[in-house]
Amino acid sequence: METPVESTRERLLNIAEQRFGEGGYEGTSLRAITVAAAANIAAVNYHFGSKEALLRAAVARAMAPVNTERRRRLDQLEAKGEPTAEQLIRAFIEPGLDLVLRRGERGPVVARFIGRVAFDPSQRIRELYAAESDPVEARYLAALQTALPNAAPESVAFGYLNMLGLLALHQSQALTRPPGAEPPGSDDGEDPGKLAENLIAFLVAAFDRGLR
Amino acid sequence: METPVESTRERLLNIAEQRFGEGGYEGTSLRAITVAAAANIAAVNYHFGSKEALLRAAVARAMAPVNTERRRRLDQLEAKGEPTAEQLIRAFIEPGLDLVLRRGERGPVVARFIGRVAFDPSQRIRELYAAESDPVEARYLAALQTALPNAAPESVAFGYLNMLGLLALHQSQALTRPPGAEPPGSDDGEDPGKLAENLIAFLVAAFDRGLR
DNA sequence: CTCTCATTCAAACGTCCGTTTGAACTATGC
DNA sequence: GCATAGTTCAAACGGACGTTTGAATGAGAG
Repeated sequence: METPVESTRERLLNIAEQRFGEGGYEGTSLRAITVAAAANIAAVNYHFGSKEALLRAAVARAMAPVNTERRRRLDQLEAKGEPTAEQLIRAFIEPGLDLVLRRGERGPVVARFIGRVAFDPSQRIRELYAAESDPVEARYLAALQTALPNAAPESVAFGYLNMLGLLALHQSQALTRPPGAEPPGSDDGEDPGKLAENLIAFLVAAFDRGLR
Repeated sequence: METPVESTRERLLNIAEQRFGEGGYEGTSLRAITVAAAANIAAVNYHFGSKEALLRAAVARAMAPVNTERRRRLDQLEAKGEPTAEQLIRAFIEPGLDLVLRRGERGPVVARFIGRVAFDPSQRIRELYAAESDPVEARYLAALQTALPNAAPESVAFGYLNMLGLLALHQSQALTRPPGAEPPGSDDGEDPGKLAENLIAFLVAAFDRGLR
């Protein structure tokens, strides 16, 4: 059985993505989600089991293509020899920003959702995200260490965490100042490709010369 | 009338700082705060008026010494001529990390509180923080622009936001991975001064060579 | 048509939420 | 001592929360 339009399950995931991204986990009620998704409130527990399970499913769905693309790029880079730090940073940032900011209207929604969950006030939620993001992390850390032989392992880890954090902040648009920024189009107001390039340049410089 | 120990008002602010920092605004109930503060729940509305007003008062109290110190350093730097980017970054980061991470047991509590509020999921809360932090921002932006004449104003603003975000993430300890980090003492596990130096070096490199 | 099973539904569950009330307490000034 | 103003208190307010229930609905298989 398949409905030609979105199934209830898909609508719940889509709206959950949007609302969790806007208001955070604690700040978003199941009732707000189910009303917006035109679903009965019991549908959440039927399809997912609980509010947290709905969040987990949404995180898994949102992260899957990002993780896949990161793995693909990592495979491709490592097949050609030892990647540079810039190549690695690019392979990490672009799937998070490009993949997710482009693609019509839902791109920014998914990006904000991912960014918010990654740094939710609740450690429980953050760990839930980390579990979904972990698998590729170790590979990046190892490759970065090889690309930066002069940097201590703690420094490479420090840089990696900073990269993770900055990416999440830009994804969640928490760094986009409310309405009235002084220079018109200061931050990421322009096309997403430019934000990715700016962020990559920022991080490459920091990795190459800002680690001891 | 003065109680020799902490007043109810002070206890509420102290516990609010701690709990809001741990669970976020939405994730922390007034009842949890008042129970921990050994105060009646009506005391919040008597002393502050509402939950949000309690948060506002806590933010104001926590930010005051940070803003004062930043202004003092900025005055001091500008009295000696045009400060370098590194001096400006240091004058911004150190009051946020040093001042607040040192000083006994309450330091990390205040730091986490500030960092969490700065990037709370709710835009309303973030604006509340920004209002308390704004006054010094314009001065930093202008001074950074002077110190980096080759960088476009949007780039300076971009770097400033990244600095703001990274500082908040480290303050909130959201970048401190749960228990089992691979290298023992990877991130900021060591003394806070080292974290400040690492972060400053990271940012200086990014500002000096990572902006177009 | 009938049985089956997945899905949806309105309604209620108990709990916790932020806020308000009005009385009780406490100390100070007269 | 008495009034006064500042503070604390137990109790209750209406409402929203996540979750559960059991019946209704729908389509597909025999």
